[in-house]
Order: sequence, then structure tokens, then C-alpha cells
Amino acid sequence: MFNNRTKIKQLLTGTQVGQEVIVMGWVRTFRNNQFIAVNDGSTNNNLQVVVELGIFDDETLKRLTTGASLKVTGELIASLGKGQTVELKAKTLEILGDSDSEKYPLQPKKHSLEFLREKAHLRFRTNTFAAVFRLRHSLAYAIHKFYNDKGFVYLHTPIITASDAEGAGEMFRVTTLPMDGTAQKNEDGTINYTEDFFGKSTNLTVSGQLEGELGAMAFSDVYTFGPTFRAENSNTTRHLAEFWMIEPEVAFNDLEDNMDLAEAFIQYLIRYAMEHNMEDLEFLDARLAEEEKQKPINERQEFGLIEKLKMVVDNKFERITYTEAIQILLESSHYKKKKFKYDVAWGIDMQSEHERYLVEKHFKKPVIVTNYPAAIKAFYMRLNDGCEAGKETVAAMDILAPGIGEIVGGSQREERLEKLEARMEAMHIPLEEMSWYLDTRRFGSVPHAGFGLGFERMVQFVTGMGNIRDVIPFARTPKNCEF
RNA sequence: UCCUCCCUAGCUCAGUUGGUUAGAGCAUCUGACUGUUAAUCAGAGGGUCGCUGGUUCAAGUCCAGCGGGGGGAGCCA
Repeated sequence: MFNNRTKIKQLLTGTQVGQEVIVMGWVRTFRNNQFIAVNDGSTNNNLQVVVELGIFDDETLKRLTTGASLKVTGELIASLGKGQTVELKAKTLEILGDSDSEKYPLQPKKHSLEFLREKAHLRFRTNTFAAVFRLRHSLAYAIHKFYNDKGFVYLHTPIITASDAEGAGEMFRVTTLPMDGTAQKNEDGTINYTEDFFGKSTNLTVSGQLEGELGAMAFSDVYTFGPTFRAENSNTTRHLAEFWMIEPEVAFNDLEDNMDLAEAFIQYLIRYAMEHNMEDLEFLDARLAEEEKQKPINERQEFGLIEKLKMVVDNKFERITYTEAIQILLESSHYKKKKFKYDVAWGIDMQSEHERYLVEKHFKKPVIVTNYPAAIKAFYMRLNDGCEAGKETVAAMDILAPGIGEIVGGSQREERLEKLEARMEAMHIPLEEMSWYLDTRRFGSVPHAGFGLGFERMVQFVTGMGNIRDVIPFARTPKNCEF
């Protein structure tokens, strides 16, 4: 057996002092020809391995370069120096893999996030990214735990879909047809997809929601958690072409139930991270505080990372209707002083400056905005009854988070067949192609609701990372598909 | 896609009104030191100034095109 090692996280608890142990990991620094800081990814804290002078030959010691991998056996002892409680007194030292220090890109010094983004294959070995991706893992686990404990069924919705009706964004085409122009064409010049692999035009999914609704009509409570794809040419710090989304879909739920679920969900995830990853959160908190110090005072965040997370967990989210939100904006001194670039009026699709004002200036906490004008929302959202003519609204809700903007988008779904069909027709959505979807409304339709939470945006919120490309291992963005 | 800023050593940056041999800190290498904490001290090596073209006696510096990146906007999660 090769893997008879003990993880560094375990060793640092100090329970094995006095015992002979085996450690494997990577060299972070080698100081004074005596002290190796070894990291194995189980924690950001390094284990100090002490090589006493004269025990190992110079040839071996020279190979202890940053990034090299090691196997060390020795006795775990209470540290003789300050700065750590335990250290490993090396008895044997084996270099598993050398790392040419002239070529290894990660140096024992600060690197910019932009530089590390281009070295995404190695950036896990840095403290910042190790903390981020351990948190990402924890949050992913917590998502399954949250829904599993509530009796939800994890439904795997397809990655390749034929429907392009949802209109959530531009889609990536999936095809095996030749791209050299020799693909068969129809009389009108369009590509003849009957010859394609699936016999029709197919795409990568933009959302698992419609399939999720099918599951909810049998299991009552389902959720999806998987990758989604948008071919939008978005170049921002909060958009990816490939991202992960969590989409619960719940039968016998109205908009209020939906909001309750979303709020409990977000608070659960943050609480889980604080209970299981506090060390990493503290590291990121300190990193962020350091970064804030570089900024001019008027651009600094009001709260630290952990402080912000505590506030979200400890306070109810603010809930306002779209109409109230518009009213708040219109009455704001910000509006009266004409500080908004875009005008405010009932019916507009709020701009990010408006959302930011509500969340960051007015309420200073997460805000749930409900009942948006029907004209600016998707076809499947439930029309509210008793609306004033020309001011129809739908039972939609968006959760806006400080610093990130929209983190959740959801709604109660239109369960009434005639109203749904009328809405689809008005929005030019082909009813025949969506017949499978409409069957849910034909056979035992029930009120139901669901939402989508962008996983990376959630990871951004919890880690405080400003750029979404730094919270997914290998980011896919326009003009960038490395690794 | 639009607006804006940027691209100089491995990294982070400086480089004056265009003018000799393009600099610094860190990293790396060599040596010294040896209970260090991003060790310290001394020395050394390291550059097609993003690419292509143009203006000029002369371009890292000015102009144009292309490529890449940051920030903001739109679209959204």
C-alpha cells in the first residue's frame, strides 16, 4: 500500500504528537536549509517538516524546490520554534516529483488573480484558490444535503435538448454534421437537420426547469443541479458560458412558499459554510480586508466578508413588490438628483444601477422583488389575478444580493392550460413542440413554483471573490476555453 | 456587442517633451549564515518593450490595424 499517509489537517490537531507518521504533499517554501513548509491541500495551514543539518545529503536538499512533491516519515513533535504548535522531525525524505524552480510559475510571493487565472491548472496550489474551491465543494455538498433532508428527488435533466423555447439566452448548437459547408440543405437554404445525429436541431441546455416541472408533477419535490450553457457574448465579472445551476421545482407551492424555500436555502448554505469551513472563510475574510485597504475610502465595502455572511443568516430578507421597488426608486434622492443613468418608470426592466441602489444603498441586505410586469418576464410565469388593465403582473421573484445582483430568479408557474397557451401564442412559442410540457397542465395540473440559483454567484457571495472566473475551476467565457 | 483602461525581465511595476548601453522590488541562481516563519546578508544571470505596418535622422514612447487582458454597461443566473 502506498497511501499510508496522514493528512496534514489531521496532524495539525496535535493528537498524534509522539507518533511516527507519514506525510505526502508539496513544498511551499524551504527555509534555512532546515524547514520545509509542506501542504497537501487538506488545509491552508502548512506542516513544518524539520530536516536536521547533516542527516540528508546536499543533492536531496537541493531538490526541495517550491512545488516539488514529497514523502516524509518521521516523528510528530511539539514544535521547538514559534509559529506552529507541532512539526515533523524528518527521518526519511523521498522526493516523489521534482519541480524546476526556474520554470515553475508559482513563486513564493504574491500573485495577481489575473495571472493565476491564466495558470488555472496550478492555481489550486495557492491559498486563495484552495480556500475557494474547498468552499465550492462544501456548498455543493450542502445543496444535496439540504434538499435530501427535505425529501426532494435529485432529477437529472438532460444536457442536450431539442427545445429552444425557453428563451433564457443564446444556445450552443450540438451537431455531428460537417462544418465545411457540405451538410445537406433544405430547399429554403437552411440546414437539413433530419440528417443530423438526433434527426433534429439540438442544443446544450440553458435550463433544466421545464424538465424539472415534469418531475415535480410526480415526485412533488425535485431539484436539478448541473451544468448549463449560454452562448451570450457576455464579458462581465458575473457571467460564464458554462455554469452550474440549482433549480428546485415544487408542486403545491405558491410564490410565497417559493420565496420561503429560496431564503431558507441560501441561509442554510451560508450557515453550512460557516460551520464547516470557518478557517477558509477567515483566510478569505483577511484577504478581502487587505484588498479593501488598497481601495480609496469611498469605494470600500461597508462590511467584512464574515460580518456580511452573518447578517444574511441572521436577518430576514426584505420582500417588496416590483411596484413598491419602483416607488422607492422614484422617491429616492438619488433619482431626484438625476444620478441614475437610466430612467425609472413602472414597466421598465430594472437596470443593475437600480437593483444595486435598492440592495446596497436602501435596504443594505438581500432583497426579494416580486410581481414583475408580465411584459418583461418569461411565458411560464403565472399571471396574477385582478390586475389593472395594462398593468398585468406575474408571480415572479428575483433575489438580489449585495455585490452580486441577481442570485435567484424564480416564479410560481402558470398551471392553467388556457392562460398558458394564450401567453405562449402571444410570445410566438410553438405549442406543438411543447406538447410534452403542456401535458403537465392537461393531466392533473397543480399550482407549483420553482427557482434557479446560479451556483457560481453563490460561491462568489460566500467567498467574496469579485470575478466569477475565480470561483469555477476552469472558466468558459467568450474567447476563452483553455484546459 | 458597446464604452473605457492596460500589454516593458518569471511576477508586480517605473520609464520625462521621441534622443547613448531600457530600470526597480520580488522571484531564480551562486555563496555565506543556520530554529527559520514570504528567513536574512552579499553577488550574478535574466528583455524581439503583445504582433504587424506606418511617421521620423531616431520609436518602449507618436499613428493605424490586429491579438490578448482588466473594469463598467447590456443580456442573465
